[in-house]
Amino acid sequence: MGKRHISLKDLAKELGVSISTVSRALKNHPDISPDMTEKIQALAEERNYTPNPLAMGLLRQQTKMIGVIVPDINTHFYSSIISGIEKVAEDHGYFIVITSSNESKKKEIIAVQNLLKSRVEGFIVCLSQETDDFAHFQKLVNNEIPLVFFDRVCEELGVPSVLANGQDATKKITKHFFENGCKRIAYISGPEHLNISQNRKVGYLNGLNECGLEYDENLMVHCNLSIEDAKLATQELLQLENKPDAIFGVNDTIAFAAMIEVKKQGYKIPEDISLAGFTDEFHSTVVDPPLTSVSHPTFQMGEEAAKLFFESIEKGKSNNKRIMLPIDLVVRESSAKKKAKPFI
Amino acid sequence: MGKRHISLKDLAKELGVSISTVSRALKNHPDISPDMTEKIQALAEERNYTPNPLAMGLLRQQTKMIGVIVPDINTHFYSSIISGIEKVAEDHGYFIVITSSNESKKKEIIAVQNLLKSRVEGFIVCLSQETDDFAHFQKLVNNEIPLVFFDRVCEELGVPSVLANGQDATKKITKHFFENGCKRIAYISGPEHLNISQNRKVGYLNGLNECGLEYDENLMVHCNLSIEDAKLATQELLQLENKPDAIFGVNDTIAFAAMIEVKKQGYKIPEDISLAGFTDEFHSTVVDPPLTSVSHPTFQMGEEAAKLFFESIEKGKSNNKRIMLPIDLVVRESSAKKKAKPFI
DNA sequence: TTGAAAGCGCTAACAG
DNA sequence: CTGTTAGCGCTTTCAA
Repeated sequence: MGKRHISLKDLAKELGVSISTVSRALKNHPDISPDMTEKIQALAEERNYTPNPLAMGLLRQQTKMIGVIVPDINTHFYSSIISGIEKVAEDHGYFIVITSSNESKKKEIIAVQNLLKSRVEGFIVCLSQETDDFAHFQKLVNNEIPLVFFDRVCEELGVPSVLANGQDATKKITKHFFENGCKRIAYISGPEHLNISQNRKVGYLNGLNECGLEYDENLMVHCNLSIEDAKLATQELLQLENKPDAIFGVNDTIAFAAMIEVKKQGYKIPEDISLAGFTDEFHSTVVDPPLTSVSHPTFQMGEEAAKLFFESIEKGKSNNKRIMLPIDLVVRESSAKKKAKPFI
Repeated sequence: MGKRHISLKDLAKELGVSISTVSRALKNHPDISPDMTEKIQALAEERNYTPNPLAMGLLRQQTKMIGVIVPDINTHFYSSIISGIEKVAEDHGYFIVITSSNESKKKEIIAVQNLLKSRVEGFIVCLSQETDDFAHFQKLVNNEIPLVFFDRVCEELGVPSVLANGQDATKKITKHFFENGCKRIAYISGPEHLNISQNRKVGYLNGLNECGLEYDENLMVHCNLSIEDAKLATQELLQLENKPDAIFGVNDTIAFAAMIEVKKQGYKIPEDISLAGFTDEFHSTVVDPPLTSVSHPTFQMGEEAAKLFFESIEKGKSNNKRIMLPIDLVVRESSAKKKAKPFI
């Protein structure tokens, strides 16, 4: 149950003064005499007074809550972003209320409704992989409720967003593969309607182009972002008559799934097939062989998203700033240089 | 900014009735005439009325917020537990406010204070590895503020808690190693004052005992729960004159760190050294070789913790129920049977 | 069957 | 320099 917290009224009664005097004294209002101020502050300190956020919220019409919607809370990728958001939010005296859409559009819509009921002051969102229309977010925009997207964004809505430069990253990977002797570079992508899939595809194509490689549509497969589906996609690639000699996956899960599957089918990494993914530092180094990957600046992405949020909450005006974070390619064993194959 | 939400007052004005009538109608109060009730509910629906939780909270003195403190938010272990807590919380109409202590006692203390300021109604906590006194939690208990521990608990406080049966798990691992031909079984433990370290040590010793193996104190090393420290601990074991032929680590991080280090030093797993850890399903299967591990029922642990929380919030009485969750040993390659060594 | 009023904790305009 | 009052949105007792 918890004992009732101390209130201004309690302090006022104890000192025989009015509530407003106490209120003012605690804010060092110049109207209050120094003696009185000191006396009141001392008592407040002693009684451990802290203002009731509910009362303040009611008065000011603000809950100091931000609704955060992510596709999945159980991956390092998102939890790290959330940490970044949280840090900035805390600095501003805000909470975040985290909800997972579980990659489901339906759940995402419900999440928006529920968070709205809870009177969050705005939203920071990464779209679910299923989300292909945006009515539920359009409504927020119409009502001038602050909204910021990160990673998977909806460009049309014209809201601020923060992205990682996946296009650049995939180009780098592609060229890196080529430079290490790969000619048939395959790419396991995510759902086509997601901006991250699209951007990364562009980078892939540009990369091929710059290397003078032809685009073979068989070498680009899509999958939803589950392990199972990623394994199937890998199998598909491995069944090609003209097999790939390099594969990269569009995220953590896919990269690992591909690795499992490639090894299972008896191919050597990187001798037979080079591998790369989008993952974080730690797990890339634990797998065998250590995985070449582009490291997403996740924490920073969260920070930037939160900063954008506070900008739009403060200005009150909607801006549509777009922050693009650089991504680094970290080369490890899984994409080491191919040795010249013996002549048959 | 967001347009103001609709209020009872708005509805009342629009219909030319009093606020209390509207309030009652929305609760189907029998005093209100059916016509009126219907009319009011229809308008509320149309205007998308939802009650203001701030106002309700102020009235009822409840924030519907639970403070959750974990040592680290960025691991699958905790994020999965958090998911479990969240699910149950949501069912009860509660939010959780997550704070990470970053394994620091100081931050943990601050977290408690801050959450208290925010008027959370109670706490669900996993102790930081540094926490060796409990004044900050004792204060909560004294003030009858609901508190539930999970995984790393403080027994003395007499608050409800949920644990995994680490003692049983370590016994099983030890025996499993022995049955597969290991004789010098090493154990990398966490900080000694943590209950999980203590329990698992007991299981380890019992296991050795049941196998008729002597306890060699050189084979049990402690480390704080960082990767670096775990690697050092592993090195220590590998430098022993009489080396271990099996190692298990007390958590995810340690198990992986040990794996990296063992491989780095050129030992084969499991031929030279068998390995096992406490980890979740996915990562255990991605590493090479796949890691034998005890799978923590993390999601369930979160659910149970939240259930205990609501029990204690509802009853108002503090109970000290203790829930012990079973742990399963999942055998994989990293601890496969040793082949008989050739006679030298 | 409905309305008026008090109160949850707080601030701010207005009086004194 | 300090107190009174109204009001944020809601429920609930008391009155009508």
